[in-house]
Amino acid sequence: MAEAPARRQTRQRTAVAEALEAQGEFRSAQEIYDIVRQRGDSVGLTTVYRALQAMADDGQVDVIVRGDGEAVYRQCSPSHHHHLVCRSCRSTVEIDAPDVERWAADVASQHGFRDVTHTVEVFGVCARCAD
Amino acid sequence: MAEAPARRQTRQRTAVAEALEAQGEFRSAQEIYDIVRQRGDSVGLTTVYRALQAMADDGQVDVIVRGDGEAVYRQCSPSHHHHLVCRSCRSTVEIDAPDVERWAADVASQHGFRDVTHTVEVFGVCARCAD
DNA sequence: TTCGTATTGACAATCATATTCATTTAAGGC
DNA sequence: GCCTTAAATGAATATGATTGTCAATACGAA
Ligand SMILES: [Mn+2]
Ligand SMILES: [Mn+2]
Ligand SMILES: [Zn+2]
Ligand SMILES: [Zn+2]
Repeated sequence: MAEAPARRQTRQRTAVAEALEAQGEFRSAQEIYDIVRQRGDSVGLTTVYRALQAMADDGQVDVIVRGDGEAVYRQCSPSHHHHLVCRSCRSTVEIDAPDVERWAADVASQHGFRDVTHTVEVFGVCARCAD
Repeated sequence: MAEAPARRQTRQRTAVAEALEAQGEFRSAQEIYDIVRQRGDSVGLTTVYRALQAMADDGQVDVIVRGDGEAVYRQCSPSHHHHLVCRSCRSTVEIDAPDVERWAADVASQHGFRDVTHTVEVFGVCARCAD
């Protein structure tokens, strides 16, 4: 049914992965691009976009599409989870919500929906930013 | 603390509201723009964007920012709720999830977050679209 | 090493949305 | 109804993230 994508290990993808790893928080493609260049690696912006998307497809990073439409990426633990994000400083907390997972699957199947996915993000202002 | 926005009733906003009401499903600003014009009303695209954003601010419509970054709007029941959306035909089911509401508020306050909001959307393929 | 193809990247193109700013108009007080 | 004023409008322009193109390059299997 599905073919192995067969990703190749390149200098560029390694650089993007390392930049993501060093950051910890959500960053946009443009930000990752800057970080990579500051580290001395030369990677094209287009390639940064493609690398991030590939990693997202492979589940190596989490993606959030912010309200302004910009996508932000973060290296994440491999298991499915959600995020508590500070609107001010963007710091994030990974959260587990088995109950919510179950609820999403249930409510969808009750309405006859197949192939179910979901997005759950909680936003607020973290204690530090609240002054 | 907060000033009354003092929205004015204009021909254009009425047209946008009616178009939304007639649709029922989520529509983008561009789509609403086309619908309004097909109905014979003349409204600028800029105004459609601003009207939709104002209505969203006022809680009269729900907004979802899709994966591609485009925002879609829908006239909604006034109370807070979430959606089960068909990826194929875009039909939506409004869903209530008091448990999820409570969970979101709890997990946020446990981490010291204030001013909490959340997004919860469930996606799938509806029974009709599944063939 | 060789070869096929995945990957790269400079550049142009898209396209949703924001900004500008001169003009129009709703709404409250008279 | 008339005035006044700030809100609203919209055409044009700008913005800015993301995508498409395509020739050049480099993994990695054999
Ligand atoms: Mn989940
Ligand atoms: Mn709704
Ligand atoms: Zn913060
Ligand atoms: Zn459907």
